[in-house]
Amino acid sequence: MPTHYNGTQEEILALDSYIKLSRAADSINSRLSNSPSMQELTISQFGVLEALVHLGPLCQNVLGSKILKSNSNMTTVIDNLEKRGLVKRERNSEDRRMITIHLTKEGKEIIETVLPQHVAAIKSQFEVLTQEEQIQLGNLLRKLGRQG
Amino acid sequence: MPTHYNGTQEEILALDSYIKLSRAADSINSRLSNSPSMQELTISQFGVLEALVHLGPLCQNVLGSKILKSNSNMTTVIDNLEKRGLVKRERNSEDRRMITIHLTKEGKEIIETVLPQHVAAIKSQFEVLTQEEQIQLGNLLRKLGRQG
DNA sequence: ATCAAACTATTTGATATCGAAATATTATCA
DNA sequence: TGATAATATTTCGATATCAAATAGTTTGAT
Repeated sequence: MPTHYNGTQEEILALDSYIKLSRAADSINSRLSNSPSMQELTISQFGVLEALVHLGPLCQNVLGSKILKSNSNMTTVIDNLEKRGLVKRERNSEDRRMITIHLTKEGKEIIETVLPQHVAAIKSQFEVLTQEEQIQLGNLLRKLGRQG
Repeated sequence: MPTHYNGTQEEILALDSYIKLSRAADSINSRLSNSPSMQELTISQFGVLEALVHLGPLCQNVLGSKILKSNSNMTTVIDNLEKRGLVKRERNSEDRRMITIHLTKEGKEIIETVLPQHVAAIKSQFEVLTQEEQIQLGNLLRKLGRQG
């Protein structure tokens, strides 16, 4: 994150935007994951539970793509959720390469408690912006994310 | 990252903004760190070299704050840079709690090669936005990062 | 029908990062 | 001076990533 670069005006503007983007994302994520409402869930664990409660039982590689995390990490994420009794693995009997992940009753309860709090936390983070501004921001960010 | 939440309009807008923010930051960072110009440097290693070349020799905890990473990680980051011969540690003789990190000749050469390429990569990422839009984006992000 | 090669899903291994606790050194002040 | 506080760095344990290895399934030539 170059903070002392002598360059053209275009370069400096882009650098500045990049630094602000990184800082904003980092600080929002850190505020969210340190929030007590997260119940000791990591962002990945949260994402898995959230996907399961809305989409039903899923196999690992689908879960991986839903939460935008690497598939090789799903093994650990699910290991840890399983240790806490929040999900259950079941080897698919038709295609034995797949393992289907199911929410347990405890997992369902946790995510149904945590999710609304998490959403409220996000909403409160974004309340420094008006709705207009949030829409504006979303449009700018979409361009950057697409392929920029 | 809740993608299927039924909530109020305000909640959905905030969620949507949050998802776009995360995606934009992730995809830009991943494009930058996979770029061949990075010469096998991690983002942290790059940040350390960049701070050293612009600010001169620094001790670990200052470096940590400059690159916005946890201080406990600096030990490893500097270990690895030292293994590659890009920096050198020197225990401060006046206050022996401190270790001052110096760029070596090789380190200086590498960062002076990589930095302009990195800046160019960032500039090109942001070229999907006009300068006006980048300024607008910067202003919105600053509000979010500040304390949101 | 069969079985090797290609394909897909998951796990393992190496490394990076983080937070909290441990260690090393120095500063303070009773 | 010596006990205690303060600061700098390292270590430890956990989680995340990527690439390579492993396990299981499908395909297609024979």
